[in-house]
Amino acid sequence: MRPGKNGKLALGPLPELVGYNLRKAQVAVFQSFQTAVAPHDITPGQFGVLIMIRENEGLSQSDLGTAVGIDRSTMVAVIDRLESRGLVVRAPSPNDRRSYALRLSPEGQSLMDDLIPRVQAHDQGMVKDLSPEEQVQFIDFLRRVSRAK
Amino acid sequence: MRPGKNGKLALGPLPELVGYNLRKAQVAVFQSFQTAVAPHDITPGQFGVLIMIRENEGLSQSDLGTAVGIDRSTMVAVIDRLESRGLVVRAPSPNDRRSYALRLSPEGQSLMDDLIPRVQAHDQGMVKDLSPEEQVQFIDFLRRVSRAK
DNA sequence: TATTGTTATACTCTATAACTATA
DNA sequence: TATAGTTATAGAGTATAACAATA
Repeated sequence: MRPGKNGKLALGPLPELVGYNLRKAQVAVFQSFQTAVAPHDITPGQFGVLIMIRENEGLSQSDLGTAVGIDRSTMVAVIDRLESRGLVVRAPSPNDRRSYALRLSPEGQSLMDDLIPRVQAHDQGMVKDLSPEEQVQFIDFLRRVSRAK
Repeated sequence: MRPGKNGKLALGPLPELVGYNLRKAQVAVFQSFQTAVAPHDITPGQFGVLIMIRENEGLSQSDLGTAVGIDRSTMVAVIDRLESRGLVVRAPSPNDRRSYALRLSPEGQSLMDDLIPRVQAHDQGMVKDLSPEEQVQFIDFLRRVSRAK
């Protein structure tokens, strides 16, 4: 019986590392998110992009990319996918003919109207084992770690 | 002046979501990790794989994949890379001729001897703005979220 | 000169399906 | 029959470099 066939493997110093636990929590949330919004087939990243377009109608692909931290060349395919699914519209920019003014289509808008409360409920479910005070603390800790460049 | 050119964009409900803050913290840790161990060119994922091999010498690729949550077909290229860099050895398994017994090479061992304290120091740095009590709490919260399937 | 969107290209990470050697 | 490693293939996500159109 070789190691790992039945029992657990040794993890060494990993369980004590913040980074390891952060990664595991993030994977858990990501997978759970997929299940929660499964009928709509939207990833957390796509949800973020759709939120940004919804909240900043008319923004350009470049500015969107800067905001979510991906290159403008990468953004092309991201918008291609959302546009081909009929969720996002590339409208001509009124004052700059090089760029697009991105906005949600009516389908995209109603998708988000449905999705936002669903995502918020899912998010609450991820911290259901934490008390309200602990939840506040947890988000505060996460923000402080993000800032600790 | 279109939105986003100078000021920040609106983020809508994102900043209140645990998942969003978790993702941001994880990205920050990942990038910082890369910088901290830059001379060795090791990703957090590779570090995890090397730790598992170090702590469970002789394990197979399949068992390793199961432990770190990736498919055995994906593990092939992961080990290929570490083997071609001279860090990991595919030794013949003594009792099953289908599988390999993975172990660190001497180079891999000394890399890890150097890397482990470096990673631990980096990890501490990520939570340097949290008090010792808060750090304990933080890891506890992360584990509870991981379990909240 | 600089910027926007795009394409070509490349690399990582990931999976499924099918193959082979073995169990 | 089942499992271990592999390959072929595919898709998402990421980047850099270069290009045309426009600023």
